[in-house]
Amino acid sequence: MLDLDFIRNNPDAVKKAVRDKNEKSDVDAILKIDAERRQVITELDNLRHQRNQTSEEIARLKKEKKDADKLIQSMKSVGERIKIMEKQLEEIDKPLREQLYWIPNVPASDVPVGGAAANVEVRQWGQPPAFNFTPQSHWLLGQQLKILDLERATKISGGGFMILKGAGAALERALINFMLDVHTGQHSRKVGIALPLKDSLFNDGISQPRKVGISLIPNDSLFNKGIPQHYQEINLPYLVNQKSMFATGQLPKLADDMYQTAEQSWLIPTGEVPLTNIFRDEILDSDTLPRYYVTATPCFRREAGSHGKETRGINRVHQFNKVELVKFVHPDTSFDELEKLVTNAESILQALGLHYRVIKLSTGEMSFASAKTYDLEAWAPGLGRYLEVSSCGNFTDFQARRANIKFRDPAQAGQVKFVHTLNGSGLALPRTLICLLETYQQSDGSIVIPEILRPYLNGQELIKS
RNA sequence: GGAGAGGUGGCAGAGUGGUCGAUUGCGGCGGCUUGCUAAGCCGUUGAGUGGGUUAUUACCCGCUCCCAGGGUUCGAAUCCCUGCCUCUCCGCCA
Repeated sequence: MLDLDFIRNNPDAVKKAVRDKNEKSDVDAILKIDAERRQVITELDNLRHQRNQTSEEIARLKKEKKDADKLIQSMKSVGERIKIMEKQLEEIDKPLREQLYWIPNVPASDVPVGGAAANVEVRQWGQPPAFNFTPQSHWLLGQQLKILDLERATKISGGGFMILKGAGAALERALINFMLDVHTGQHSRKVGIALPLKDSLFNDGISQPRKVGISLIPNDSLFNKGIPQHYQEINLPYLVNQKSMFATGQLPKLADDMYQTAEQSWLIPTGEVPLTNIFRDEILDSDTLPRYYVTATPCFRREAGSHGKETRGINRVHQFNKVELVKFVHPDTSFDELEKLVTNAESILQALGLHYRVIKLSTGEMSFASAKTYDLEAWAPGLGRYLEVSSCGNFTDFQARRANIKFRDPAQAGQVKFVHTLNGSGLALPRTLICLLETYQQSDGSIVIPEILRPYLNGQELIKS
């Protein structure tokens, strides 16, 4: 949600944002309602003022045992008028709020305007691995290795669900633990600095990119003094109420993409929702900013209407696990914090030796609530394309305003202001798994486990049938 | 699931129809004191919103907010109804 005052003062910027994000809000209509609303408020406030003063007068007369009947009689009509005007105000307020909720966040000035074609590749890391055989898709590999079962998942739950078993289940769990350890700073303590992959494990004489050296996280040069080095791990509810979904911007827009229970609770589509809502309706101490959190949660998405190539395998499923990073920061620092957030997510891909590119999303491609978004797209050799494994965004004060998350700024006489919120995947599991299986596959269908994951798998080096 | 109690400012905790946005204590902030000294004293201290003065900082006036939503009343933190939440006891159960 945007500040109404900001819309009043910058109507053109807001209109441009609506256009660039392909939304349909009518800014002029909102401004018109707003003007009307303020008029009603002034009138109403005057009436209330009258009532308050007269009430005082009545109280005084009664105390002095004097007759107040005349005043009381005269106030009856005022009370009624107030009630009528309050109704009127409500009737204006409701459509105003509803229209306000549909205005998207304003993109940052350096975000390219346009649709998918306007996306900008910011950088690449590594190279697509070369194979001397035709790389298989993850669903074939998974089936052969008996670590992935889509048929039975369909039997149990329906299309768009997956079963991981044996080494597949263990691999996903290892990845989650690995990611959490990296983001919480536990990783290097546990396993030390990882070494490059051993050539001997590759029985088919493959190429460079899969043998990259591993740059370990976090990149300390990115962290200034006084700023947390790592994210705090946290576990949260997967079922949330209406208010929470509204606060992070999923509602009202994405109602059809989510699951709702009979009790009107919602299943979270991302850990961002409960995580960002932790501090809803709170005022934080400025010296506790920035705050970094990481959580691993399942995500539930209806994915209504998406079929075909996209949904083959485990690329797009109704339930999946994701490690999510969220930050609460001082407004002045949020865009710097975004850059750091992206590198934190990248560090996972680098450690796993997966080729990827960083995309700065255009206005038309980024989400409703975001001011600036980077996507990380990792290479899936079997599918022959990049998959979005992470989306990192700065939501500025858009979510904070909806969620009412503030901080007291001692630099400005203790003024209360909205924090900025950021979030990013670090990373989404199924797609990371896809890229891992397809990248590290060998001609016999076995999978080499990246060295950095081996401590999480009792030293296992290979998955084979 | 059954019975009871309760939800007030950063926290604790008064207030049961008329200057109550709310006593008081703690905490925070500012100042004074400097031999009551890991102390004392004084002052100050909520948020939101409409309007005004001042190009900012700031200040002034009004209104709203004592869990949420309705109701009674000239007037509600205070009375009534509904919902949500918390606590205690009982039952049930990973």
